[in-house]
Amino acid sequence: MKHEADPDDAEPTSSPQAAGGEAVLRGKATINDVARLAKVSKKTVSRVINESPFVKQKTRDAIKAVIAELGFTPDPQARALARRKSFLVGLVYDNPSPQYVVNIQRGILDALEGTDFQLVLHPCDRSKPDHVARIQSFIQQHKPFGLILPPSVSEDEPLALALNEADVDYVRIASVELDTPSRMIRTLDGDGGAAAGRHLADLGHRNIAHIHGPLSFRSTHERRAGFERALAEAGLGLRPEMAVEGGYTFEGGVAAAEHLLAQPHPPQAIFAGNDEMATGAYVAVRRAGFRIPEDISIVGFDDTPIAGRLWPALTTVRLPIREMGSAAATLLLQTADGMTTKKFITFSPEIIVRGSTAAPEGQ
Amino acid sequence: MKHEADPDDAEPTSSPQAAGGEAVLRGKATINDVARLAKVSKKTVSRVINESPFVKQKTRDAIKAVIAELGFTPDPQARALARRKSFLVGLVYDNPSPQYVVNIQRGILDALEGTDFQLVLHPCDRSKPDHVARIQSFIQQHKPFGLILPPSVSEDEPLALALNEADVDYVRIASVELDTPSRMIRTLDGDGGAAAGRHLADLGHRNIAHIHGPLSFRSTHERRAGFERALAEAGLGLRPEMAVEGGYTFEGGVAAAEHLLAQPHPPQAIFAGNDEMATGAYVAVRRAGFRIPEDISIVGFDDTPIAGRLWPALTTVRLPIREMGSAAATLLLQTADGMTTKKFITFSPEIIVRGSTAAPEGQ
DNA sequence: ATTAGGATTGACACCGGTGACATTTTCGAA
DNA sequence: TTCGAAAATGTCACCGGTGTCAATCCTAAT
Repeated sequence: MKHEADPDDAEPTSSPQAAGGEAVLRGKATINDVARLAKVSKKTVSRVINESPFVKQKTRDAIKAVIAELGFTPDPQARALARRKSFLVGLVYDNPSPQYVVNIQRGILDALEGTDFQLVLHPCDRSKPDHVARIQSFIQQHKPFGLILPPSVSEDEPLALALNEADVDYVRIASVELDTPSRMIRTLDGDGGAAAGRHLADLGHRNIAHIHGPLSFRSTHERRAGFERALAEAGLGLRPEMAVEGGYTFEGGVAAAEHLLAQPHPPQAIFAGNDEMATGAYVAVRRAGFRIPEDISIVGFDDTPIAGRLWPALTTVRLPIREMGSAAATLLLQTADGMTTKKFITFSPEIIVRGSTAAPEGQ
Repeated sequence: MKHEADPDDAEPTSSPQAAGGEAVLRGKATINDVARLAKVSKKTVSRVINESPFVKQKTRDAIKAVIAELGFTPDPQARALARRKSFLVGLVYDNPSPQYVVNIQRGILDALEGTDFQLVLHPCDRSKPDHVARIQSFIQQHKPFGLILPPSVSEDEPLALALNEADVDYVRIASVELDTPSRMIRTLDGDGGAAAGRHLADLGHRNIAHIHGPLSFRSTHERRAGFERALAEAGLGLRPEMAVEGGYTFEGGVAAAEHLLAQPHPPQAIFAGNDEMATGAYVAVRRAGFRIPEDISIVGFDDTPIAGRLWPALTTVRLPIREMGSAAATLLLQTADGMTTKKFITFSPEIIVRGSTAAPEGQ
């Protein structure tokens, strides 16, 4: 290090009004303050902030000491401006279930904690014709570091295509392989459906029905396919009239279950594609005068809090949504670290047996 | 306007690679492009962007035309850097109910739609000793334009004090007047409690119980006070042993209801301080072999979706949470407009009568 | 026609960092 | 001891706006 006169001109004097002594918490230290105190150029400080490997250990330590002393934190806006990339992670969603949304958020926030990134919400309405354009303009304006797309936004291929054009990273959460390649969190919904089918078959049910979601959701097909697979393995089958759509909604579940119960041979057990519809089935079953689980067993999917609050509590299939959100964010940030990036992380569902399923009584 | 040579050097040539003609959607126009095309200084463009009144109408129109032609949108990061204030609105929350959180978010997003502001999430844990410090450092770093504090964060006076020191605007959502002055969304929880009490009294119940929330929540007291007031007006009273805490949770509701049912004179009706606890009461009442509403009527508070999905559906008191979120954000943004700012907006709850309440049978 | 004072507009530095590239160190090999 | 390439650090312009204050343009009044 070269220094001639070397007066102790080291106080952070950038702010004119900073007359007093330590500017530790007043008015926020800047990279210039750090540079002056450490007697290096701001560029070198910048290198330290960004973990560049091209800084001598000794210099790095000295700078880090000054940073700690000053309580310096780099200004996200300034960095964003210079890098043309903000420190925002966007959650783009179009999901009716608050439970799902909140858990995904929580998971992402878990992973973002302690980083420089912030989570911004960007709900969208896939039914609107301009929804892709809106997301594009959001990206253009705010230059988010990356996006996280849970279902059903994750299944939007036109959007994925647009995103590949744009200058954003993104991670998708979905139950199937998707056409457009991207990093993703993969959930094995099929295995969940299979677990439900196996559970019911093991209990001794033979006449089993299914209330599924909208055909436009990939998860609808995954869950049903796994379910049918398990039934087949148990030597059973799903008769066509025993499979009804419930639209993933409560009302749809009520209607679907009423339809099933009106059949000549009503089912002994019902597997609903989500808890919402299972809850609807509860209402229809009760209205029709049947008992749960003595007369009819019911299984849901998702393990939303309502499942534990019903009476009897609902047997259901759970996905670790919060962990999935966290994994998605982690995957996204790996780019930032320059680490080798895993493309996939897979999560398996698990069946939670509670009070809504039992062996058939008439057996 | 003065111009001498006036060559048509008007193409946005800032980006070197912008060889072609219209740079309308490529690489994003900047304020410099607008200034050049409009033949004014960038400062004047800045004035137009910020709706400064000191711009001649003619100039303003010309600049606006160029802005439209170029599809120019100002860069939030650059603006934030220069103004030392970002375009983020922070939602600081510590609320166990996903339903509540999502609706508040939705409301805020409704109000933010079409503005330059983005919503960032900042959950916190009030039980941690450093939670105020964390929020402070969030503010220091990200310089949010403002914060929105729903309950119970809104009731955190130390936080409010710290916020007044810091350079942030904020709006609180709460059920009571708070010590620290600030703009706020006020909910009349007391009126909701009164509505519940009146409804039950009108049905003819005399032996009425209450399951309330934690004493640390202001809403607990508000709801109870209103409830007792209504009972008093009906010539009834709430006997001390008929008021039990349920902690605002499902499990707490189960336990509290069990406690009530174990009394020598079990209640004919129960008003639970929220739906969560009401749901717990359902379970306890059923386990004890009573019917709803024939033997026991139940009223909740909040009108979460679960209320409509129970069987029978839950009579409850509803607050327009989404609208409240929207109002909070609107209130916050008024500062930006420089408009005269209302300090308060008040929302009243409304009772939703469904299947869980009926006149007592034994009457 | 001239002029004062408000209405408009512009010049320029600066916000707090980063990128590209130049310069200086450092250190083993010759 | 000297030299050259790699390692470390510095220079300087620029990211895209805004604040401050000076300059210019108008308009009505003199």
